[in-house]
Amino acid sequence: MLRGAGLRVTRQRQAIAEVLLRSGDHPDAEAVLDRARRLDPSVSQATTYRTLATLAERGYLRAHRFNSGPARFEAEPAAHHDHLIDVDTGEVVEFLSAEIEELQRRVAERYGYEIVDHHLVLFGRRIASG
Amino acid sequence: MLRGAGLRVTRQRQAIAEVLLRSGDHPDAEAVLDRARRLDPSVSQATTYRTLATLAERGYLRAHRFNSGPARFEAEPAAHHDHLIDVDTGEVVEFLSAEIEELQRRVAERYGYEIVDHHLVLFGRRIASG
DNA sequence: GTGAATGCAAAAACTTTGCATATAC
DNA sequence: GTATATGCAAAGTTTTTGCATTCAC
Repeated sequence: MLRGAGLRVTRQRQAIAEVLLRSGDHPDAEAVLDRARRLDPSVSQATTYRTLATLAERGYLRAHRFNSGPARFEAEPAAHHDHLIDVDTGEVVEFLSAEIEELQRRVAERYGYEIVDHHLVLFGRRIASG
Repeated sequence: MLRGAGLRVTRQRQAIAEVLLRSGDHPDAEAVLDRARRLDPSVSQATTYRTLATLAERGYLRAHRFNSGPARFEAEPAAHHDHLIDVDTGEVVEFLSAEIEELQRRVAERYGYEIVDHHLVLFGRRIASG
């Protein structure tokens, strides 16, 4: 991932990349820093922000701004997906709808655009079942 | 709008509301403040942020975090719409797709959720047309 | 060896808050 | 008259940056 991004492989970046690749959730910069420090205590806040910014720029990471508060990150998944957020618990559900993706393409096309990227976030509340 | 939100109608809030209702674009808090001050120079930054937050909370305003940088606001439109952003110019195109809306509902339902809100932003590049 | 990366601490960018005063109702 | 809103300035939160030092290549 670091080599792919054309970056020098430092201990600190390895720790940060490791955290991102292993995290099943969507940590913010502070959480990434905390976790990275467990792997390498020398990681600093500055390096964390710099590495997150660079990897996001190079397309190896996705930055989300779900709500107010700090940006949250995840390694760019092999398969693209969008997010559904439980407004009561904050839980994040990942989903993919090929139909929505296709419709997005068509909408953009109608306006003379090709899609470079997109963010789709649904905010939902659990339906009382039964 | 202010009365609807159950707020006292002050000169400052009138200026801010006026700005939002008149703006065709998506100004950030600083731009709202600048514009509101042209209508009433006594408007302060604190009141701007407070009013934006309250109106957004009460559903009269929409706050967007398209990219990094400050949140951007628009009066809640009569008809809901989503946004397509030209990555080269920053231009914001508003669109609505009933099909996408419907599919979102279905996706959420599949996971046991009902949609409370959603954010869909497409980032696109103009297609060189013949 | 050299350019890139680092930590530190300061600064910048954005937003919220405490408090005394003013104002809508 | 009273609860709400205001401006101001300070503080809070999140992110970026300058610079001397260290390190990957």
